[in-house]
Amino acid sequence: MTATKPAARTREPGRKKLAHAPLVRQTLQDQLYQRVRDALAAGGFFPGETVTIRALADQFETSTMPVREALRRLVSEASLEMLPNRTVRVPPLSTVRLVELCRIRGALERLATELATARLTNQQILRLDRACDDMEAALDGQTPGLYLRHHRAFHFGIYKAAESPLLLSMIENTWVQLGPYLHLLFDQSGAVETPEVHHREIVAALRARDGEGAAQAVARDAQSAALALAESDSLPD
Amino acid sequence: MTATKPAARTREPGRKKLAHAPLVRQTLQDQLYQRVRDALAAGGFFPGETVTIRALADQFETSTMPVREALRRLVSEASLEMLPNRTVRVPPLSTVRLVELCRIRGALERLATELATARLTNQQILRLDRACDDMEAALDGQTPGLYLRHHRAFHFGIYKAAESPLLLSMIENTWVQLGPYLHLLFDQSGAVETPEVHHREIVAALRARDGEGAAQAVARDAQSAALALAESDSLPD
DNA sequence: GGTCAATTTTTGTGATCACATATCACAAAT
DNA sequence: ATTTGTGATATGTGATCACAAAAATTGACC
Repeated sequence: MTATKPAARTREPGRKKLAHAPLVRQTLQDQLYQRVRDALAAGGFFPGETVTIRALADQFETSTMPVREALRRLVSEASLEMLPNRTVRVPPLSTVRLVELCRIRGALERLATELATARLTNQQILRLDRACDDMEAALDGQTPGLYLRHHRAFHFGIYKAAESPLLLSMIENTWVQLGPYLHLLFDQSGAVETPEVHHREIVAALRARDGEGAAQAVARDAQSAALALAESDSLPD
Repeated sequence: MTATKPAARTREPGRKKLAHAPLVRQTLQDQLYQRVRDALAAGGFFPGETVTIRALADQFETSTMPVREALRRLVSEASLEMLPNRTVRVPPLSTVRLVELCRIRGALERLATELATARLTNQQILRLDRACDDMEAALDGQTPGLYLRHHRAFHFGIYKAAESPLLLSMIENTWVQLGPYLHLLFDQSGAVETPEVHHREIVAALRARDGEGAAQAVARDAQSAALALAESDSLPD
């Protein structure tokens, strides 16, 4: 028995001496999962591209085992898809899937924004405002990669404040699934459809602690992004 | 033990002539995933119960391989959780998690209901009405298992009509995660808090093709269910 | 030269083994 | 009596092997 808690594992049982490093032991499959997932979210894979277990295993110099489990996770969350032949591929672009994803994204982010409105500190809102500046600067500087990074930081700065880990991971999921559609932005004009108006509206509503307004602004932003992508040529279906 | 398990995998290798090919060849891990997932959704596992790979493998008479991949999928979608020790367990009951899940469920089901309103046929709506009858009958008859089945059929009859497979699977996901909380209903009074009013309201709004009204009624239903669960004693946190 | 069948290669699935770590039980020491 | 160290057992992770199905290639024959 002994206090019913052997607890050999975690943080500060009684000693706060040196604050050792966290000692993160990530399994290979976790690392693979993260890497592939991040690559997907950043548009690092081509839509429709097939992914084989052994190829990835060779590429990362591991056995097939961690790869297949990582791939299976990604398939199970629809970031990748498995054909009836058991072939795994990046889901090809499709308008119906795009609108489906954006609708879900909108619903989830509305909720996250409402929750975040009450919890965001003034300082955090200020940081969001500055992220808007960064985005505009990146737009002027024609650096789409930088823009996407700031854009992601802006949005997730809000969603993280919702303090709902489940909700956050589901939102991340939709972003991963939308990753392949970023190719539509890069391929064409290069000029990102500027949703900066929406972003400033979001910040304004947050500053006014208007949860409903902020949520609606986020939904408008998501919808406009969806439209921008859907109107692209080279989008089948 | 377990020294005698050379092959449990082949699906009738000889006979493929007459009876048509299986069409859907489900892998062992897929079957395991489904079984465990269904059991979770139906409250077949106890909250906080730990799940080990080898135990499940023995139980289903397979090797550990399909089990670990199935468990990993369930962990990755938060239906199960993995502690830093790598131990997998059913997430224990927690009020914060419950309200988190119900919020997400509400957001997703609002969207699904709005989409479904336009697509449901009159016949389907009639079937929903009849499902309400079945639920009330099950309530009168004190058959909670039957009630839960009809309840699930009613709700998913709506969500399926949304014709959004991604959305549907995410909703199913939240139901699986809410499964362990069903024990709160069984443990106590046995009398389910009757949300039949909400269900009838949903049907009425659907019949009037009032998407917004139906969505709000669904949200009210979800919220009342959340409150009923949250007010239960024997809910920590 | 083209078509179809047979063969080879690729690929995913499942089983088994090897190893590191965690958990538990028990003995020894303070 | 509580704590600490040691060993045994349990458990998860990763590698390798075997096998089946699908894909790609080759070859023969028309």
